[in-house]
Amino acid sequence: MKLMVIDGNSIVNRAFYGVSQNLATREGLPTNAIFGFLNILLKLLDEERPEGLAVAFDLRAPTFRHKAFAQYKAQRKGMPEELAVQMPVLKEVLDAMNVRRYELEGWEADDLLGTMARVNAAQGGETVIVTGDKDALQLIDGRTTVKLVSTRMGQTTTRNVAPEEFRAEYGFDPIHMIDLKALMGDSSDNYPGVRGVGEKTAMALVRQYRTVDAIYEKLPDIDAKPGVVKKLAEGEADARLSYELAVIRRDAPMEFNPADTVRKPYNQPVLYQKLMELEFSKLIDKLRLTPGPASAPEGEEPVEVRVDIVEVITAQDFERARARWESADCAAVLPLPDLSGAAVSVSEEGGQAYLYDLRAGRYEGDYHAALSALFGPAVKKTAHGVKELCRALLDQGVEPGGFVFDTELAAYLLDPTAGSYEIRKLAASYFKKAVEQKAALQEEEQLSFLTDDLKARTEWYENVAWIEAFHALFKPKLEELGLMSVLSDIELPLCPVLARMERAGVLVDSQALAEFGRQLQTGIEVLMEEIYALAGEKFNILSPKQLGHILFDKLGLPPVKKTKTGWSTNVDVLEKLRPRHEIVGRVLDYRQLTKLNSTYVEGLGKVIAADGRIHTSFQNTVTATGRLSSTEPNLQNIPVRTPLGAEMRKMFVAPAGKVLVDADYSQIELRLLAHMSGDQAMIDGFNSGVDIHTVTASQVFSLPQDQVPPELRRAAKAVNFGIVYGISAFSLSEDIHVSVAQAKEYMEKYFEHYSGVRAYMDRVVAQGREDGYVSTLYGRRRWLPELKSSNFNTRSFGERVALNMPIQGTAADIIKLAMIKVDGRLRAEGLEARLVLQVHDELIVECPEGEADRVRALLQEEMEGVAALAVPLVADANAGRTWAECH
DNA sequence: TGGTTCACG
DNA sequence: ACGTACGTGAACCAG
Repeated sequence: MKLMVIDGNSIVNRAFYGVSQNLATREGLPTNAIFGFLNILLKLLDEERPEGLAVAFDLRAPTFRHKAFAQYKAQRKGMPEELAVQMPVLKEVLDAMNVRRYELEGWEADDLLGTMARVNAAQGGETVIVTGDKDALQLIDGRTTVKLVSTRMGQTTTRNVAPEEFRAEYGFDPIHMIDLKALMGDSSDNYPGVRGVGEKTAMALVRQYRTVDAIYEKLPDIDAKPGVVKKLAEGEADARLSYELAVIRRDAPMEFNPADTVRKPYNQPVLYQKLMELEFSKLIDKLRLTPGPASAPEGEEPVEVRVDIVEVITAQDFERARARWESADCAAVLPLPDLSGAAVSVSEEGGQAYLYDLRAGRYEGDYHAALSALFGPAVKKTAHGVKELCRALLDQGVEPGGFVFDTELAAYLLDPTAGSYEIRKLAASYFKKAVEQKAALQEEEQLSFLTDDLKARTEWYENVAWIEAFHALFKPKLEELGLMSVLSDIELPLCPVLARMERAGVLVDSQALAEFGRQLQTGIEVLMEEIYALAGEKFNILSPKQLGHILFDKLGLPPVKKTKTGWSTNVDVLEKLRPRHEIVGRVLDYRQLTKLNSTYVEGLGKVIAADGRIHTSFQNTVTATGRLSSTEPNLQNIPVRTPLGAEMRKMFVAPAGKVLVDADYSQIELRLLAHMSGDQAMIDGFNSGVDIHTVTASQVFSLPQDQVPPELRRAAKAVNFGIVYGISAFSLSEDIHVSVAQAKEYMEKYFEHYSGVRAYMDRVVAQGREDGYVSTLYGRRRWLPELKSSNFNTRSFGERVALNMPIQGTAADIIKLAMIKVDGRLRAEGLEARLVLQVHDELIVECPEGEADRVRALLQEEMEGVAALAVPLVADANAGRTWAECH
């Protein structure tokens, strides 16, 4: 078989010196050698695609293989400490990749390589030896090639050397590499060769005489300068010793069976965790690793099926197709993005599958009617990205229905941190083997006989088949993990709601927006001049580097905090420096104004559609907790906290005769904490109807509720928030500007009074560690391999996430359920009112003025009624002409 | 492209 | 002794 064996020490050395030396984790573990090694390894695998893979490492032991020459070996420099610490970690990573490692006490890697190549050749296999060391060229033979790796300036180049190439370059057979080395020596391996004989002389000698033995037999009558003859004579002992050292042995006493090296899938969870610890997130993406159970289990390859491709042309074709779609448990559909076509896959027991190709241009009947039938309630189906599809359907005037599954949402629910759920990527990670086979097949066939159209169509058919395969794979997984109800009761019904919200959009007063922009512009110019004057020069105020130079070097202000790249200039830092120089306040104002102008005024201005409205996209497969996210533009971070920023919300308006109704949950996360922890004091606090932060302050600081000073309420509020995020005394102290000791005291008092909260926190972390995941009240999950990390920071992060996700995620579940109910009622009750925005704990509806009161009541009722908790869910609703007026 | 900053809940 | 709050998206700088 085709075997690739790697000289681990040689490659790791090259990686170490070739990759930027300052690559390290935040805790300071250098990682450059590991990083370089893995990149080289992946490149090699891609180039060679071997069946078997092994990596050999040196194992230094008290006894050298050639005791007599120990003195030479002993002089070899030990590894630098920065490299040595990376070796065990690299080996762990290789183990997680299920790559066979070989080490043998007293033997060097190259001897193991030679031995493996010999065994493999004896079995008729071919071996590629990967090393950076030219010594290994001696191992080249008819079944063995050497791949020389060199790294310079971060770029890795490789060169395959087979016997022909070797002979062409050196002019003798590979085995005489030993003789060459014996004469010229090797400084890195620290054997001397013949003093005074270098590469040129040695090459000439070996070309002519082939071996060291032959040279010394003929000495002094050889064809060389007298000086060389003399040096050879004096250096015979060194030459003989060096010869022994240059020989790579092929008889290491290792048990080697090439079959053991056959490549296996990665141990995904372990590899994911290791690479997380190394902070190699890009590599994780590249390898499409996931922390959860998503590793491709063997034996779940798709079965062989017979596929009939049916082009839907005539009315009769359509009727037959429709009958089969409607009788299927779950048809897989993949429409073209503009809905000008739809591929539908339906499989029957016994391996027969039908793949329908319905096209606007080719179907002779009423295409729109066909779409309506396919996407109506009568056909139970799955798609990959139902929300997007609903939006496209609504654009075409088709009412979506009958979606019983969504392979994209399913993949997201199975592992919400995976990041990407593109069909091809999922196929690669869940059906690795099948995809590789497919790729190999395509390479062979080159597909050159296919026209582009056919190629595109083939891919389209393949993708719909994947969707069906994912439905079959994911559905039992969701059921097993209790995620089916999250899909069926929350995510799927939400899809058409989100699609309608995106299509509705929200009206923006573009005139007012432009006017606000002009005001900002004026302010920006004034501030800019003042800042330049105070600094004594012009510079880019938005460049942290240039600003840092002005503040810390030129004006001599004390730097407060470091970032990876230099001194921090963020708000916290500048607030501390504000009293020390006039320029600081101006810079803060400048930042605020330019942020408002470029991100909001200009950013939003660019995305106002022809209807004068902004249509955001709500992403439902992005966040780790189950929240939505909003993009292009993000309408979930419109300013509100500062008076100037809040001006922005005046730009979001209702059209003439209509109003906006805004309803937001009051303290939903803290209420959920009270419910989930079951802490009686906190539950009583909420049930008392008094402001929870005041209640907390009064309980924690033993004061009557009406005598809580504002600063203690603020402190209590910060603690309340901190708890939800997985607090530390340090961060709390930073947040509320008190000493760490003070913060610690606040927390201790807090936990004394809310002892149920502390117990809950301990419980959820312990449970997460045991189960490997945490979940919301509704069963949504997030996998947390971090909880088992040996790295303190990684583990601490896992603990904070374990505390936060169930709360933030349950709140997300609840508002999603509320949206489904609100949308359903608004439509069922024949109101014109429509949901337009969601901002995590807040819903915004646009409706005619006359509906405002009813809508307000409806929103409040549905939002509060979604869940029955130990504390009431409270939602406040207000109407206004603009978003700003609603608050 | 990664880092920094800052807007929101 | 560690290093410091959860979840997002966008603009800008610098290499």
